[in-house]
Amino acid sequence: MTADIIRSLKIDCSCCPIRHRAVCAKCDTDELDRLREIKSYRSCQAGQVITLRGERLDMVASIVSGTAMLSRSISDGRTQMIGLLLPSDFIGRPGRAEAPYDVTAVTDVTLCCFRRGAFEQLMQDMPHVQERLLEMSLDELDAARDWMLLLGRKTARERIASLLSLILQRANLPEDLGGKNARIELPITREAIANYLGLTIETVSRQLTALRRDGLISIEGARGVVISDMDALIAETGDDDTLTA
Amino acid sequence: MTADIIRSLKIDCSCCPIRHRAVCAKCDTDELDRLREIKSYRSCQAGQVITLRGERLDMVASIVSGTAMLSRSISDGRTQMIGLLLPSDFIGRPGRAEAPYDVTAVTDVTLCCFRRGAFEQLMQDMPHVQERLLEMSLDELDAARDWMLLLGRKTARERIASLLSLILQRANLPEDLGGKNARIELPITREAIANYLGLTIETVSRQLTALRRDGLISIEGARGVVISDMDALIAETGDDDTLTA
DNA sequence: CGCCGACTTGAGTCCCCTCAACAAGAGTGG
DNA sequence: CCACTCTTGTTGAGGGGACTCAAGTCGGCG
Repeated sequence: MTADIIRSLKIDCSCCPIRHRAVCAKCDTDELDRLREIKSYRSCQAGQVITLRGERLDMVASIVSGTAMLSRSISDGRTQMIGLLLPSDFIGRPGRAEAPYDVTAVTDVTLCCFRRGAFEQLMQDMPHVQERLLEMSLDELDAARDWMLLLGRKTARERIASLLSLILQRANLPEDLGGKNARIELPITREAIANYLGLTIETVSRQLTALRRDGLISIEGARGVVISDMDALIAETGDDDTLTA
Repeated sequence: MTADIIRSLKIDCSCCPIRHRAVCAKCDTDELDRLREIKSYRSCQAGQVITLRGERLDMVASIVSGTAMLSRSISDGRTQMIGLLLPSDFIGRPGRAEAPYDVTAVTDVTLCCFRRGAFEQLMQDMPHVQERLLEMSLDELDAARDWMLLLGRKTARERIASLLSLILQRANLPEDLGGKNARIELPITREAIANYLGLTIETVSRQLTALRRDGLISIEGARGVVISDMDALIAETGDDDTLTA
């Protein structure tokens, strides 16, 4: 995100790309003005650590552009990704001074930051912010719980298939949802995929080639994946297809 | 929970056992009056299904007494428990007509139910309810994400150790937290434990006997567990002990 | 006593992990 | 341009941890 764009956002929230999905989605113009007074922008490079678990954190923030990942890890190096943060997603927790997870920028990231104290005060006065934050939290809770099923019970092949169809669902326009040959770009490295799915990079790699051998997908370079048989892929996710529609 | 107690709760929320922890925790007496108008009580027997994923759900509810479990499953029978609901925990989601998960009573359960439409209206008018629901949702989100680390990365032995120390933390008074020979009662069957930890009942059983052979715990009957070496057990959880304190 | 459900224990198998070598780019510097 | 390195990803061989299938134990209850 260029410095020019950020400069104009500082003055006016109305052209913000996440205006209608972020924590401020329900705010009217008066409320936006109050938010504007306490906001500031921050850029992070790909790979940079945004917060560390246990560290003091006096900000909360929305992701304006880029992708970040939430993770937890054990001292021996095992790491589990706990969530993927896309534009409009929220970082930090009102009412808590310590960061509960590690947050790392996957791509270059632009943040819209609020001082935590001021934001908490604002939430009291502006129910629209609290409402939206509740909605967003409940959505994340659902997503986390869906992921628990994957981590606890699915096979490696099912996990890969689930990830691919998840990315397709998010990234692709509804027009060709049923169409063949939808192409997606994996937003993250193999290592990040492995950490997301609770697998190793080798297993991820092997399962991707297995799906390719079986004719469900084809692979273009390291990151590109073409879904050649969408229905078969969904069948491989292991999900009860009566509800995923 | 006896019918007598429920009868008195219908009239007066102030003696409700979850008055200070449930979604109504922050309400003043006026607000409680409004809640009282739309509430009703419901009892479920142990083992009974409270909601089914995908089913229409026109209520939301707080657990007044008993234990219930949240789970998701795949058509071939694999099941993953997604959360344990204890008194004061909340069931259902404002703004959504379909139950997102299966909820099953583990013990006999008493629910304090609200019609969903009326509850949603109330939330608009009473920020205290919304505030509390947000806090509770964020706590559950943290718990779900902690569990993702366990499901994605921990060994069977670590999972069992984690569960035991979790139960001990919740159930036990802080007085003898460091003390030896704390006794806990497993609140659920081996099958439920397995579903919670993403394991099979056989593996759960084997790991429990392994911990017994190694002198960390001893087992009394099917449900009783005595922690003989608390520090060693915590060391086995795999958690980074610098933060769990 | 005999049955039933919950739990334990054993034997064998398989899936995924570990360790290791190899391939394909992308920079870097001469 | 090439040699070199570093990173990222693929592939193979082997081992181990958890699962599957099956039998056995224990306690409760009619």
